[in-house]
Amino acid sequence: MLIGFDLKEKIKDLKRSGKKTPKDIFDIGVAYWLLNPDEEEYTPENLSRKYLHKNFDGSNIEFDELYRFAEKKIKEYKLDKLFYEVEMPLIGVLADMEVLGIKIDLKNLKALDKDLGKNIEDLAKIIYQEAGENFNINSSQQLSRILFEKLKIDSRGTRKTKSGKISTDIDTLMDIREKHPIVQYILNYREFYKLQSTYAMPFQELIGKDGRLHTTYVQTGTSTGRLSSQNPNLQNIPVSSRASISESAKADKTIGDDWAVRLRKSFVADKGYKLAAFDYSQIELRVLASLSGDPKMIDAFNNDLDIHKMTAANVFNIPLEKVTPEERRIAKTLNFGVIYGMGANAFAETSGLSVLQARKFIDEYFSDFKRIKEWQGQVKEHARKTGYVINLNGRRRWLLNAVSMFRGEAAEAERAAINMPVQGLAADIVKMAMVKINEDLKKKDWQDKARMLLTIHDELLFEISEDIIKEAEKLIANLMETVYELEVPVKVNVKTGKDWGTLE
DNA sequence: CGCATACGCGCC
DNA sequence: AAACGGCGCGTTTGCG
Repeated sequence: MLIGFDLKEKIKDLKRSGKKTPKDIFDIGVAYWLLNPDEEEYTPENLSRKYLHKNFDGSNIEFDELYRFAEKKIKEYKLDKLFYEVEMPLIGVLADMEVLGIKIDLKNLKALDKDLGKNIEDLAKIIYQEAGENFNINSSQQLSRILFEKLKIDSRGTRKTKSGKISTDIDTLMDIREKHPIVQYILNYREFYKLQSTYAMPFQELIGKDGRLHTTYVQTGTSTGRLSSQNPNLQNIPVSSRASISESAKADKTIGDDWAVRLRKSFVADKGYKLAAFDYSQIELRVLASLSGDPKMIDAFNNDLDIHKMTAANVFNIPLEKVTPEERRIAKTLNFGVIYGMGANAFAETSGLSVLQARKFIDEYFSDFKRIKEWQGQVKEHARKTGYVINLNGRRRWLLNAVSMFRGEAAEAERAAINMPVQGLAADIVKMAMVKINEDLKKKDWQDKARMLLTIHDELLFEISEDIIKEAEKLIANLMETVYELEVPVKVNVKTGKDWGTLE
């Protein structure tokens, strides 16, 4: 048995040097993360100080003590199954994905970088002209001064930041878009600058000698059970952009392409392979329906209805056929908001309704889906009574603030409480699918023909050899749908293509 | 100069 | 004052 910290790194080394990897492993950091997923860092130093009440001396005796304490507690909290059957086997899967990486079309990425750079320069010139002076557009403080002090744009209804300056965030800029031509230029500038500085430029530096981009998954990176991705984060690649292609770029062959799609087109399949994205359909809402046992919600999923449309029909008391796109949009916001414990103010803000209307719709929602409200009430009560919440697999999060004397803190803990069992079970399902898929692909000797590349919370991205793609699609989608049984069907959508920007 | 913080924003 | 759960990251700004 291999026991220690950062076993993913050790296993990656073994894999890279072609050595066999041990079957039984115990990652001490991951174990402590299961015991409490909200620690700052899962290092021997921190854990020793907190759980053994001593300063870490680096001795084997102390490693052993940390291990034995964790092992005991994992049993005590009934986290064995999650730890030994999901998290530990997952380490090898993550190691494979990290070592393999995803192929990048560097030419495309460089061209995008260049086009973005040109647009940024052009926009900056226009913005300086409109402002009547040169300033740092990237500084929200300077921008706030230009917009609201120098140009005196009407700031009624805007929000202030902590430091007292009027906010220049996207919502504020959208609100004042009609009031001065400079605003639209700023919006476009922001979008282009983000794409270039966060994605197009740093990615070029991070591409390996193999022409592929290798992320690092942090298994102890979240409080809910999800994975996080860093250096680079491949879980927040833009999906679509708002800004249209500028005149200067229209001249070339990228016409019609969305800027974000152009970025995604830089992620490509190897020769002889295709990319395949497997996407869980509404996994969190299905989990919520299942956990709460809400009959209307369960019925909707059993009948494969459009869940947001169904919600709209209920909240607005109209037949399904009468639901307008606007009503569906509001219902969709409501569905997601409910998972997050959203209040009337936030709902009003994101949906464009008045706070009064927002309040009314939330009330209507909870009277239509009574079991959801009941379930949330039970979870909150559990958190207050015990100081923690668990999901169906025993995954645990401590929420001692649920009884905080500060209302804000207590409310925050309650929102985290109702979200964790949902987000956390969805995360477990994806992880279990990842482990099972890798096992089955190995059994079929398909590890080189169907390679798992990325996991993006409810989506798995594969690179699959063209000769087996149909078969592999069925196998993988089926495993994902059946790895964990809910009270409603679990559904997976599959899209394939030569690159990440054009999947069908 | 490095570091922490505020701000802003990309994703699910 | 904040008011929506979970992340990582780039830039600016102020501080030591």
